[in-house]
Amino acid sequence: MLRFYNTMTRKKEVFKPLKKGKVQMYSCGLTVYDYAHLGNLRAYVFVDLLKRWLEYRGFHVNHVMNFTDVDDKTIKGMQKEGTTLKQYTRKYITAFLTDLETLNVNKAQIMPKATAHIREMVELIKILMEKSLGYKGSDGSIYYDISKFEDYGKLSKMKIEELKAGARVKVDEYGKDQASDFALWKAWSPADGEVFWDTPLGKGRPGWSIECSAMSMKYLGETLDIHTGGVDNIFPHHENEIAQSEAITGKKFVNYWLHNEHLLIKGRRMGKSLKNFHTLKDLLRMNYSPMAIRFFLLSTQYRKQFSFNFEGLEAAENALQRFYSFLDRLENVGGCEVGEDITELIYTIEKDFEEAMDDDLDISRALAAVFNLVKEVNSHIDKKLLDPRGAEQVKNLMVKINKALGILDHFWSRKKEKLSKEAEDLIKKREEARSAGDWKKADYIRNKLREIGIILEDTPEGVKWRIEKQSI
RNA sequence: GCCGGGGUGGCCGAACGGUUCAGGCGGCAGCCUGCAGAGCUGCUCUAUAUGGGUUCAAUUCCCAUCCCCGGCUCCA
Repeated sequence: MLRFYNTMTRKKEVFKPLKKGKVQMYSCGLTVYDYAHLGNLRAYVFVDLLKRWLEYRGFHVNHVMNFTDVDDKTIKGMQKEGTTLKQYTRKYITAFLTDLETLNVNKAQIMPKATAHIREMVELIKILMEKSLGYKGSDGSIYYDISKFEDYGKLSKMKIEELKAGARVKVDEYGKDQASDFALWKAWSPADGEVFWDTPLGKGRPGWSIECSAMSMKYLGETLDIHTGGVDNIFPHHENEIAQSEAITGKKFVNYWLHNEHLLIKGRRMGKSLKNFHTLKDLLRMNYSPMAIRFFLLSTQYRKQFSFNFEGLEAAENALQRFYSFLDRLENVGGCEVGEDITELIYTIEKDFEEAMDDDLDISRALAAVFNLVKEVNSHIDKKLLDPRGAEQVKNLMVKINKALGILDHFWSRKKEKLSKEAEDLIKKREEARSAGDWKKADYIRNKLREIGIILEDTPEGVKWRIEKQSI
């Protein structure tokens, strides 16, 4: 039984989509004013896992993830570089898409940009004004009057009165009636320079949250099955989306709200403002492999804060290596014609894995099941109890599990890796030295190969080689 | 101040109130190996923040205290 923790109800709920077998899912994407850091990427690795798991369970997922390509920060950044908004944001969009590819994150079918949906947003704002939920402030901007939306605060469990009283709510420096009202449409100001749209609402640009209301409605309909985002989006962004969408349609906006927790570094949230972040590129430059980084980001359940550190990354690298050695071993089982029947083991592991994942993507528990499989099967191989048919069964399960995890793809596609002629010759020479009992020479050659990243292992079936820190 | 989440072995991280508290990483030892690597086995002191309570039984429920993180402002 697939269950997710719904931020709205603060409970785990059995997942049931509106239409059988189909999931309409919207993910808040990135504001593209800078390169994504690992904290950002965690959010998208989580979404990827979620989507993969839904697909594993047989759902067809219709997934939309937006780009916020106009806001204060993008405008500021663009001006600083003396370029256009489009050029400025394109750079970061491209970089972000590359990051996703590197981390083996499957892209959403639709990745709309806010700036390409101004018309849709204007339409929605007009409806809100007709319903007198929106009003024009003294500065010409249009605001949402949250006091008119009864349910305001239902997602974040905040009370409007407390918002008003909150010590940190800015004094009303704009033209809105209440400090807690939020902008649907921001009137042009000289600081915006070239960035504005001439619309029936006036010259200006959209507020932040209206884009998600507009784009989700356009591509997915009035009620979504799942909406994801970081916990920092709960208030005010998602609260505002609800207020907009539900006021407009009169229908429930989202059935399941899923929010991922933050990645921490040295006990604090990884973020741009604290300048305590690492980008994917930084880590790749330090020679960490993309799949280890994916595994690292994946290996803690999405609702838990967890800390980035290099030890953890190293551990992920090693854990992954364990999988690789295991798969390697599986493909070379021999010396056992009729082994033990492992059907039951396979079944148990599969069940453990699936039950854990079904339980709000409890990945740690799920991975424990996979590691148990590795251990059990390794033990079988050691005792020569695994026959080729059993190996095939295990491999099939690993392939299936990997559809959800997406960490082993490169292992199977990597096969093209070949040794250089020099390395091959060296291995041959070492074999000759070994059979002659010349250990000194054999070890010398082995060390030499190691220096160029080739690791040799002597096994009963002969010498084997592997590339250290495979770039996978 | 208000509202959330959390404190489990060297590190990371699971756990319907109940057989020895998963699993990973690291370290040590043994088996295997010419050695190494991989793998397996075992160990890593009384591991569940503290103090009470409920219960036959509590990591798990309740209360109090201490500490950490987050949201209340643009932010994945």
